[in-house]
Amino acid sequence: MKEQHSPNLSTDVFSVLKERIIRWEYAPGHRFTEEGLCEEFGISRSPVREALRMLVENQLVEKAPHKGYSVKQLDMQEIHELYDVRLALEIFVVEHLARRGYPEKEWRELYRSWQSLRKTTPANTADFAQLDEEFHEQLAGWTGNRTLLQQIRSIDERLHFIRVTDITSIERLRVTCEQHLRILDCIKEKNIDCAREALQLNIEDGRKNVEHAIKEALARAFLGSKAGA
Amino acid sequence: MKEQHSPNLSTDVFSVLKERIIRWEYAPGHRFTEEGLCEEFGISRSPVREALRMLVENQLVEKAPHKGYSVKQLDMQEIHELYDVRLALEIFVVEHLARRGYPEKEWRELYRSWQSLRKTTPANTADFAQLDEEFHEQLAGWTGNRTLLQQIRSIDERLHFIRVTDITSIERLRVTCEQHLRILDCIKEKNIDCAREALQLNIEDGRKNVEHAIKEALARAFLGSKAGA
DNA sequence: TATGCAAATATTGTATACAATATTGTATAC
DNA sequence: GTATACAATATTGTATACAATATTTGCATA
Repeated sequence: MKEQHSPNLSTDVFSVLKERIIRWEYAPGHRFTEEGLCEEFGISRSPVREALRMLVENQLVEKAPHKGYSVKQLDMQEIHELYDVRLALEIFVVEHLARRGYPEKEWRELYRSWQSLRKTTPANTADFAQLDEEFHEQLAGWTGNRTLLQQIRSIDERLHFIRVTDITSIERLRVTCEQHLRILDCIKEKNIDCAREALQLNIEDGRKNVEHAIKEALARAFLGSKAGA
Repeated sequence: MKEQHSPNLSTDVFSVLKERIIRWEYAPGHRFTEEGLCEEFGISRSPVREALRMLVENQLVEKAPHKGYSVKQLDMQEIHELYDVRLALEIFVVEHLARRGYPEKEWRELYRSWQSLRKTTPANTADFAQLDEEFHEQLAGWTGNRTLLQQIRSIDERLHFIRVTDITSIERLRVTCEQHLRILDCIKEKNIDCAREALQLNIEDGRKNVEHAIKEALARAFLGSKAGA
């Protein structure tokens, strides 16, 4: 079941656990013990500890001293905080791009990326979410600011395990594509204000959508815990 | 020589090494080995490894597989990238604060913080740099967005080991204070555009100053390496 | 002298054992 | 019945040993 074996066990365990958390196989609040994971994976504590450490860094897992690790609880305020930071960073991105403008050739590449998004079948919501993410990251990439891109990636990472639960209607998919196109157009036209507003609209729509998805997820989790108890 | 003993050795080693790097006791490019540090501190590899891991996370140290660790080289582009990110985040901060406005009472607290900055003696440039940092972080804190504050802190952290070398003239100190006051005034008056511009001016001035300091530091380091070789 | 191969060495990852510390459970006293 | 003290247990941090892998060194050969 191991995908391409990585050079070390820590990253393997990390990936597996992260995947499980993102896929909600472990619900928020689910608890780990180092030894438990050792037994499950049949390895020693060293790599397990490091994997857990990485998960804590990625803010997916919390650690309570002498009480173990647990999958971080979803927190509405934190979601909003993340969206605010994302907004701040991406506004900078589109303003930067719109101010500089882009040579036709590079712009086409961005445009092509947008087209692949549009062609996504609405059935595959996970793919759509990923392509959406890629669009925004590509946008950030064009600034040439690797630090900025890294920051946006880490934000996306933390939002990701929510977004897979995002219920993407056909309508929402269409709207998102239009919004992306509008952003590109504004950049092309070097209209900074429009670019910012277009992005803002896109992000805020995403925020609302996620907010809705979260509430449903929490409701499901609540029902799940009821059923379990 | 140990300050308040922390619960674990890893963080002790981390703090000590970080301090040394920040104080330029280890020049950029300086190399570590795990075992070397083990001997120096008289401890085993486990805590040393973890300390180095933390340093790598904080981007102060680089790790080359099977070649050891080294203090990260200063990179002008990276500095600019960090300043751009900082700008993006802090623009959001002041716009947010200016939009919301602040009750007289809370504003006074911010103002008091500014006053303590103004009272700094120019002799103590390190103190000044720290108070400057605190001002900006307090500003971010007022938004109530902990994630945002965290991000700004981590940026400051990475810029910090440059700023201690920052040659702060009396004039620059005075100007900085005025700029801070202007930011506060704009927020108070709920003038969003002015607040943004005031902040922008302040950040860009800082950037220029650091840019200058870096060039000197690099020149010194170059001369140092010449002398050493 | 340059180049390729093999041995030696160093770095890194992992396993395991032990010690320290915090939490939990239990018994006893009030 | 509650509270406190103490023992039992679990978690965590650290030390050490070993294995795997990459790099460097040394040597032989062209």
